[in-house]
Amino acid sequence: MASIHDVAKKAGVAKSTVSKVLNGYRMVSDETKEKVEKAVKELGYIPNSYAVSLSKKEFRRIGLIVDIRHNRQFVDEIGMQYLTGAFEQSKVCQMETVTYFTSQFDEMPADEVAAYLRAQQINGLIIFDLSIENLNFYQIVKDQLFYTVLVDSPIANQKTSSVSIDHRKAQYDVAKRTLQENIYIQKILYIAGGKSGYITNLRLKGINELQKEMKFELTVTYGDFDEYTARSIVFEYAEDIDIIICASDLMAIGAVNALKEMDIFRPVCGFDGIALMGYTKILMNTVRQDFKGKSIRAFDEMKRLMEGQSGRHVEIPYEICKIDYMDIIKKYSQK
Amino acid sequence: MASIHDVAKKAGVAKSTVSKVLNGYRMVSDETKEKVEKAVKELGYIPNSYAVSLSKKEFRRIGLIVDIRHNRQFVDEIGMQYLTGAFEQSKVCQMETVTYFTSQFDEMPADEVAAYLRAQQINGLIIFDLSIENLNFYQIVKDQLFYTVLVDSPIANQKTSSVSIDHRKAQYDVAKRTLQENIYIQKILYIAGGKSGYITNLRLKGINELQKEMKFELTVTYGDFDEYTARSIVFEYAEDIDIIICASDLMAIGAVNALKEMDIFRPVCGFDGIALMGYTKILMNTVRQDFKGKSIRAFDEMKRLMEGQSGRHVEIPYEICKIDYMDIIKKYSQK
DNA sequence: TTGTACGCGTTATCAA
DNA sequence: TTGATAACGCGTACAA
Repeated sequence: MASIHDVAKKAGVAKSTVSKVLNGYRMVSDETKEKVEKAVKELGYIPNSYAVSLSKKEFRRIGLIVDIRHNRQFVDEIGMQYLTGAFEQSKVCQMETVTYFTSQFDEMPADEVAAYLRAQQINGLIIFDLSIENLNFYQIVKDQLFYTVLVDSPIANQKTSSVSIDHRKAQYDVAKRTLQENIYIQKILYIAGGKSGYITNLRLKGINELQKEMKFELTVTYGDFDEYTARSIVFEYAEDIDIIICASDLMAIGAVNALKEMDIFRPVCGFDGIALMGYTKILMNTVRQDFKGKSIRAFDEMKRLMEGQSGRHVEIPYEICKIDYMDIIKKYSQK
Repeated sequence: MASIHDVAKKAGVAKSTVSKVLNGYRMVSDETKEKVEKAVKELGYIPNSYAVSLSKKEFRRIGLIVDIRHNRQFVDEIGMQYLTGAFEQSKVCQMETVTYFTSQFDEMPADEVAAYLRAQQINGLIIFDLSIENLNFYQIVKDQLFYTVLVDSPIANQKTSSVSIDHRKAQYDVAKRTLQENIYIQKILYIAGGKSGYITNLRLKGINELQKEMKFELTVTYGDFDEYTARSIVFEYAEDIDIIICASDLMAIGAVNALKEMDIFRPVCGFDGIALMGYTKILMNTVRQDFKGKSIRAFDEMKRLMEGQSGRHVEIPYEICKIDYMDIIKKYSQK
């Protein structure tokens, strides 16, 4: 590998001059600038990123924290969208990215986790779907030990931003739309996510709001974002209710499959807009989220925080729609 | 962050002594050793990995090369298995991991790609599903510019290992099993993957072998690993054939959905063993691959290469099975 | 406008 | 057995 020393020798200047040219200082004559640039090109010189960081004492390394427990159950699509968005955007933002799974830190107290990450030169964290059970990361966010962007957790402080759709309103919207498509609805079964999760509570608020407005009879259960659990709930409750609102597509899929087996029909709606929904061949309302877009946006926020600006809540748009099998496979086929 | 300097001061010794203790030199008295270890603990000192690498001129950084074009079409499950396996094992092997998508390098010649990766301190590459079109990476492998482990591409040399199942035999096995379950089979439709892909050709060999042995009439088409394309092929050919062998589960799913719409039945089998197959509610034979296991194994091979051993072909086992919806959702529900 | 010299945190060499 | 000192590759005051 060519070093800055080699470039300097080849161009017949001092190392520092090369450095100045590369970092865009303007007090450099056009002549030396050309010489240096020529040498750089001929040697195929690229600065050693470790040496740069060490010298500047500045690290732009982002830890991607992914909670695999929430990403289990076949929602690999969501995880993959998050990751591809993150990897691509990290290049754009000139940041390095290291991926961690929360399970790795399960038994560690917050300060130990922080020390571990610091040793890896991490100075920024992007946390996807922070669960309330992850006390250590919650503490890290609270203590502002790193610049942090939370995806889908409504926390913000000086060094922390959040990126999310309006879960409350989205749940309200998709449920309302589904109710309006089906008249004579009196009894509603709501299958929420995990007990006492940030998102779960927000979505629950949306449903409660709608209930106040439209005065239906509401039964709330917790499906833990799990297809099998949702399925069991449907077997238990479906006979006595008119419609099923699910807090995730996966649970909606479990629900419609249970209904099929019971050989009864109930309108169902979901949340997330994943492709798997198309494979049920049943058109259900859902909330389409741009997961990749959230990830990209998270990096923009990180950049902002690192520039010294204060954290904030960032809301991104969503869309109520139905997922159709043919649309899905055509879309993937095109590119 | 505490540095080695701080530790030395606290322990009342020289920096170099601290370094020796930390790196397990034995010419250190137990007394100083204890002093140093105490200081390390009290300060929560962890070495700066950048400085270590810079000083040692030794980098253990692995580039994960993922071809997103092959990972399109809803096989996020496979990509996620690859990545989770890689991230977890990289921790175990004490290696750092950076993920790249081939699309990023599409227009770059091999030497430029190599220079880019070198500048990022990358000295090992794990490439998933290297496509024949990726000429630059193919060149890199051939020129042995990095230690490389190829997952599912049958290339090996001094600095290159491959990790893969026996695609030829697996295709032979799954097709044979399916034929045996259905008597009176004369005409077979084989939907292969992408034209002139490594894997495609190997699997094709398996089918040709079986054809020689069992003397059926064989029609070979190319579905490009695409669900929609496979669907179209089935519409065109299905009436005139007895059975459909697909080189991927995704194409098999496209095939059975097309058959449903045509309202005819033909036995179908797939390849990969992805969960999505369960959602068709049709039991088909397929080849279950342990994608995560392949990824983990790839890291072990990388370690071997870095220790100076020569590259080789590593074969990992597979299993012929059927994917059942209830098994899938129960499995994800348990943990 | 250019070059010298030092510091970043660590390892390695060699003299003490 | 220990400690001073020179690298590693780069950025940056400060002097020329």
